[in-house]
Amino acid sequence: MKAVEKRAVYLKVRDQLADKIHSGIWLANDKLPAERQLSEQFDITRVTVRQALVQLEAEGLIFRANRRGWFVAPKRIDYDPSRDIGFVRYVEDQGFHARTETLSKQLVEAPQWLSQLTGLAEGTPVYEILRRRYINDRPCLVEKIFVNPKHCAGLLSHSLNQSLWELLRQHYQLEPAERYIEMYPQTLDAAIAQQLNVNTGCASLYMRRICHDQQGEFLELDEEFWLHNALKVVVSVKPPKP
Amino acid sequence: MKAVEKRAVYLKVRDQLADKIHSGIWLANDKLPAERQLSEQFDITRVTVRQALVQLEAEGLIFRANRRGWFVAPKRIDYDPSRDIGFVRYVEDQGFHARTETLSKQLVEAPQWLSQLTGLAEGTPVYEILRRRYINDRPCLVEKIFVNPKHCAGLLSHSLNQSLWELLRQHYQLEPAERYIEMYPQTLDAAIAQQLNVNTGCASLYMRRICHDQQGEFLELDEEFWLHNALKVVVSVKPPKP
DNA sequence: TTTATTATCTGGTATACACCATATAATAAA
DNA sequence: TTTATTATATGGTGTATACCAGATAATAAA
Repeated sequence: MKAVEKRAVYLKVRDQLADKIHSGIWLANDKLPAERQLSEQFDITRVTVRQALVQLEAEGLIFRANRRGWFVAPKRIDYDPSRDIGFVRYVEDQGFHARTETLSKQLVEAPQWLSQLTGLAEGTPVYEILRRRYINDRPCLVEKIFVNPKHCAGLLSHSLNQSLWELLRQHYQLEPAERYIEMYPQTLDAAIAQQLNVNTGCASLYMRRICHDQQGEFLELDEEFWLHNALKVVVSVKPPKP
Repeated sequence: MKAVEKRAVYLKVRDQLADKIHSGIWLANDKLPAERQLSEQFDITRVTVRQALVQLEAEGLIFRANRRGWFVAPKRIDYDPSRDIGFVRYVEDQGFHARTETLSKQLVEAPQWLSQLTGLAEGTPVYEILRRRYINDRPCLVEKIFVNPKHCAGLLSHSLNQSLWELLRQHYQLEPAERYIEMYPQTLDAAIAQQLNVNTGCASLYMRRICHDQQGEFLELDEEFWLHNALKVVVSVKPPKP
């Protein structure tokens, strides 16, 4: 006799909470009841409530704001890492509000790992830019950018709260030739988690892009740390040999 | 006075376990000590041990096998979804053993969502193939494939434990023109989790590819459900207008 | 030796409770 | 009214314990 599929208590609670979201009773960014309230409502311990919430978080249905509560996650945005039309425009085309904040910008010596990846001599000066980007006022990613200053002297004197590639194109006539993209699910370390106002170890999507020009010279490397539930990656590719 | 960065007990345990992995004391696929043993060693409760283990799992450093224990995760494989040279060859080029198993194959009527995505008339017959793929004998993904039978009649009579695109190319002279790829972190539902011998709600990477031919006719749709720690996605793209 | 049964080990789920740290709201002081 | 203080609500972390269910190993039966 096969059981009717026993479903754990925390999964049944998960289902009921998920229903409230899918049916539209709870809308994007709505605050969920407090954990202690939920445990009373469902007549289970707070530990079990937490299991359900963590599960929903892993699914990307809800998110938490440090000690403020749990909230319904907004829809994922579509994100095409092969394009460079500008984050803000791209996001706003999808009906969201977007904002970029520059956390730091400086000239540094290329670290070893960067040299290995790009072929730059170790210690070569490169621009390092740290930015945080918001979707509907929620910080969704932190990015660290390294730019080869060879063909864009004085880059840091511009405002970097705008599209970097628009700047590189308009002021420096730079054009990307090929992009090498790498990405995988990961978790956030303490430093980056703090900048996104989430907990250490929070699920994320790591993305790295390396961009060279037509002559094969290194132009830019971009490391992005996304909240895992903020995006859906979409890419359209044609076979290399048509 | 700023604290020296208080780190929770479960994170300190995480660090020590991570060290054993990074330093090579524990190798890929090694079994970790039982949770009860660890709780004794570190003199903490099993609950806290579990927090550390779940954290390491989220990072992709370890994985669990249903009620058998926790194991050190092998290295992620590089995976380029824009290529179609064949899973087995691709994985073995990276020094792993690969295997494909066909779970089911049948002719079905195109479901509504498929029609919407591909432009096929609803109810059109399509081949549906379900496969499970292993890396070093560990089931790492389940995929569901829909193929337009228009130009590949009798496809299901072939063995499908090999490269599908090699088959389509060699026997039917089909060639993909453009691929539309979509992917995002997700969790596994009960059915797929079972097929991968992991727990419901396990972290995963969802990937969908839609492929048309030169004339814009739908050829194939592929849905892949990956264990999140099994792969690193790598794509090389050139700008659409050279 | 092979097969079936049983015991044990291991993770999975759940209760009940306690205290900490920060974000926010309420209150008191300037 | 504005600012500083205090209280409270809420999530974050941790202890101690219990029982369940499947996987595996040890044992007994064929």
